[in-house]
Amino acid sequence: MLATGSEEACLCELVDSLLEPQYKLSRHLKVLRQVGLLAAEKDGRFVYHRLVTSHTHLKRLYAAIRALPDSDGTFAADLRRFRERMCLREAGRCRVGIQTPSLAVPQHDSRARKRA
Amino acid sequence: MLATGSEEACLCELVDSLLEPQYKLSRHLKVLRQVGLLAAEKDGRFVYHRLVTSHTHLKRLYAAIRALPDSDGTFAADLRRFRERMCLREAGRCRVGIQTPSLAVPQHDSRARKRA
DNA sequence: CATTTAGTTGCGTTATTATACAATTATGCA
DNA sequence: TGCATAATTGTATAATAACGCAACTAAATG
Repeated sequence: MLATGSEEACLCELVDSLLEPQYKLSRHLKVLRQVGLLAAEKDGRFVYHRLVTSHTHLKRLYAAIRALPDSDGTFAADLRRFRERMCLREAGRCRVGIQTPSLAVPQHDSRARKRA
Repeated sequence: MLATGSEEACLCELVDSLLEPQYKLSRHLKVLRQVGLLAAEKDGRFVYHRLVTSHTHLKRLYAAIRALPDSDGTFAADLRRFRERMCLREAGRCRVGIQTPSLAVPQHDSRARKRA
């Protein structure tokens, strides 16, 4: 995945980079975790994911994939957004949530609950 | 695919190696041809397929895939059957059709047509 | 302890892909 | 020129996977 470009990333950073809805990426990461390709580490409300590269053959595979052509520039665009997004980090940690509101999961409106 | 192990193979050889039905592999090869990963060459009734490795990055990718572990031995078993099957070749060419009748596409019964 | 927010997940719907049967094409051979 | 056979393909159905809404959990913050 995009994570091929950096060390680790949390969900909100990936949402803003790949421009896919939060719940979709969350599920995507889940299956990658389940098959052992990703490791996750929770830090407060943020969950940092990183590629598992404990096996040599996986390192080789990722390297080969990274070398693949990017004819339509999709990957390059994702990577550019990712680097941009990483600028919002402070002391190497993610400090803000999703910057693309339309991709975030809509939150429960607690006022509506009160009114009801 | 299995072809990672040898130069080229025709459909019937793959059927006997992978133990998948003829029509299934035929379609599988078709999509791989369509996306340019396989090249096909027809020789009589036999169609020989080979991996397209004109690009360095594809060679690398295949090498990385080949290096992947085969924990349940599925790949090894396929490869063993494939080598065995290749022994039936004469002068480097396939001379016999599918040796596993249950996987072949059943042919039209011409006697039945006449009777009708 | 109420509120906000990062992330997860249940579930019904839709879209995609796989599967298998049978017909069809194309080639070799008698 | 008729038959056997390697391979392909139309089509209907079954099985999977993707999608998106909305509810939910959990942690920070005041």
